[in-house]
Amino acid sequence: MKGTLDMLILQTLTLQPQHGYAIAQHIEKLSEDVLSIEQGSLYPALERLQKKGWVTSKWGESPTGRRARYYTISASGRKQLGKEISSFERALLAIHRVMKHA
Amino acid sequence: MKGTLDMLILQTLTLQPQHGYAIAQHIEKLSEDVLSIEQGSLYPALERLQKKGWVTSKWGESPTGRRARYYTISASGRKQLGKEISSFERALLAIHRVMKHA
DNA sequence: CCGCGATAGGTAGAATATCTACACATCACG
DNA sequence: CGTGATGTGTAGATATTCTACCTATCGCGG
Repeated sequence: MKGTLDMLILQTLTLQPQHGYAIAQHIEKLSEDVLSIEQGSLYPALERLQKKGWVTSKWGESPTGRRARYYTISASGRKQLGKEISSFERALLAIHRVMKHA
Repeated sequence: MKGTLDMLILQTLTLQPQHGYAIAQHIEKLSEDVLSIEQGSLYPALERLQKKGWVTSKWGESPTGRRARYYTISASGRKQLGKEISSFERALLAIHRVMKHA
C-alpha cells in the first residue's frame, strides 16, 4: 500500500525506540509477510521523518552487538501519527462508499 | 489514497459506460467529496487503463449534448478489478494487523 | 450581447514515493 | 572460507499524482 509507510513506521515506534532493520522486520512479521519494507524505501523514509521532526535518532548498539541507529518518535511525531490515522480512515471510508456499489 | 484510482475508475465503469468527467464526478459524489479526481490524474489514468486493455472507448455525446469519450470496462478489466480489490483488502488487513498494535 | 461558470478533454512538468540493485561492514555457523 | 543474517546506506529508474495550464461549447444572468 502506497503512502502508508510513514504511518506504519511511526506506529511501530510508539511501542519502543528501534533501529531501522528492526522496524522493517516488525512490520513484515506483524503483517504476516504481506507488507515488505525494502531498504531503499525504509532509510529514505526514516530520513524524511527525521527531517520533519517526527522522529529523532542516535547511534546505539543492537542486541546482537552491532552498531545501529535507534529512532524515537517525538511529540510532534505522535501528533502526526494521529493525523495520518484519521485521514487514512477517512479515505478508507470514502473508498468503501465508492466500492460497495451505490 | 494513492494507487487506488484505477480500482475506483474500473468499479465505477461496472455500473455503466461513462465519460471521464462523469466518472470523476461520480467518485467525488459517492465519496462525499473526500476523494477528488484531478484531470491531470484522471485522463492519464484512463489512457493507462486503455493501453492495458482494461477499458475501451469511443466518442459519443453526453446528456448535455457535448462531445465526450465514453469508456467501457472490458472482460480483462473486470478480471483486473477483481485482482485489485483482493490485493487491496489483503493489504488493508495487513495494515490493520500492524496498526491495531500487537 | 458579453462574460462567467459548468461541462468536457487534454498536456507539460514538477514533486513524490517506491522499488531495484548495488556497496559496505560485522558476526555466526558449517 | 564462504554464505546468510544483521545493519546502514546510496544511485537510478519507474510510476503515480498533482499543479497549472490550454482548448472548446453551452446556458444563464446582467
